[in-house]
Amino acid sequence: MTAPKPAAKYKRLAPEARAAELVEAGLRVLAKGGITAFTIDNICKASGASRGLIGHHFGGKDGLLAACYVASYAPFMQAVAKEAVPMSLAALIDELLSERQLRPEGLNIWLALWGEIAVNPALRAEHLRLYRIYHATFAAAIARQLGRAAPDDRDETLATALIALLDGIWLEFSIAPEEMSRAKARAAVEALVQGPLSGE
Amino acid sequence: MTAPKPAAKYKRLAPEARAAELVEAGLRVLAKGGITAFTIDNICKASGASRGLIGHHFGGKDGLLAACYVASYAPFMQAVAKEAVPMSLAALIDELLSERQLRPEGLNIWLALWGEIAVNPALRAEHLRLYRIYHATFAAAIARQLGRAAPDDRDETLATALIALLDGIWLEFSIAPEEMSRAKARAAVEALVQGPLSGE
DNA sequence: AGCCATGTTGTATGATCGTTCAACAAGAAT
DNA sequence: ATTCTTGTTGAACGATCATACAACATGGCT
Repeated sequence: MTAPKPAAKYKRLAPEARAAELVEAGLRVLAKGGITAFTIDNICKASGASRGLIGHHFGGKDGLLAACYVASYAPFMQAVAKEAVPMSLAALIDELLSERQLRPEGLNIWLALWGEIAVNPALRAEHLRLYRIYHATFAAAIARQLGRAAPDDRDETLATALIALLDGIWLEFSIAPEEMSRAKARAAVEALVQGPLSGE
Repeated sequence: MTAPKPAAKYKRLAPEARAAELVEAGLRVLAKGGITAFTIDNICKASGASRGLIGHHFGGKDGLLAACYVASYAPFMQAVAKEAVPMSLAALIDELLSERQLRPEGLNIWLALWGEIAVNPALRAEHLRLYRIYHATFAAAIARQLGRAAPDDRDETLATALIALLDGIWLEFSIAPEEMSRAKARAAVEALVQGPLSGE
């Protein structure tokens, strides 16, 4: 009568699947509590796993943090680095201000990680690498917009400025959504950009 | 012969003086190690004081953190909020990109604190208050520049954009000084600003 | 010189941190 | 059904955390 099904005590996952779950839990913790909440206990509680797993799959907390950094940048870099079909500048900006990219949770994560980038050399190196790809993509799009084959100094400067502008918008959107909506962000970018990029 | 000077074991300070020393030590710790290094032990070691003092003067670590936030904003707000003599937009931007404001250490502190602002309600409220003053100052300066008596919607939007641009520049200057010099920052701002703010 | 208000010290305490590791069990292989 | 690989568990550990507080010392006061 009574089925003696032993009711498995845990589910055994492939290493990549478990790692992905832990990264996701880590990102959730960062989003909610920032870097100070990024503890083994909190992450394991959020993931439903036991405390030994982070050490087992990532070698320790720092390993998981680095993995979280990469994961948090992934959708962003995926949007930027479409080498096959270079996006127009307008499309690039549209994508970066889209609902998919400009989300408070994601930016909370970035904020927590940026605080570590400034301090952690490994994260710094990775950040520099990604920034250079990002910058090159923007400079190329600006050059294309202005009818040049390759970016010149002025395009490089404009790329730097545009990136800073978008970073600042992300920052404020993250810290105070009351003051920075998606519509405001769009209007702000257009207000500044239409001058130098409309062919003068 | 031998002077029996008892060699005082510590120096007794006025509460404000001791508080100031602790805040300064806290800022030094934040600059070097970020929010995760902001511990009682580190701060007291940096200050040369004993561990009981933070509790005695600030009620706890959080109290000191709030005081550090206010202190880190002080020179900035002092530069922005000169009500008596309203600065021109160019002068405002010059001041904010000056050596006095754009310093890697200061920005490391801000970064660490921003990570907390996103999470800590008390810091959030204080940040909103300061941001509104900041925004109003910029909007007024822009209106003046464009020959208006009071800011209209377009000026407000431009103020939002300019603040975001400057925030982004600060951010990158803090994270990767290799990629963002003061000269680059100046060039970037000018490249974007000369269009919409030169009278069309 | 002695008093006293109070700034300062440093230990004690309990909570929480990251890491380690021996024991365990799930699920594929046989 | 049994074996075996290996993902998983959770207790144990030492380090470090924030806080509390009783004892102490300083510098102004009389």
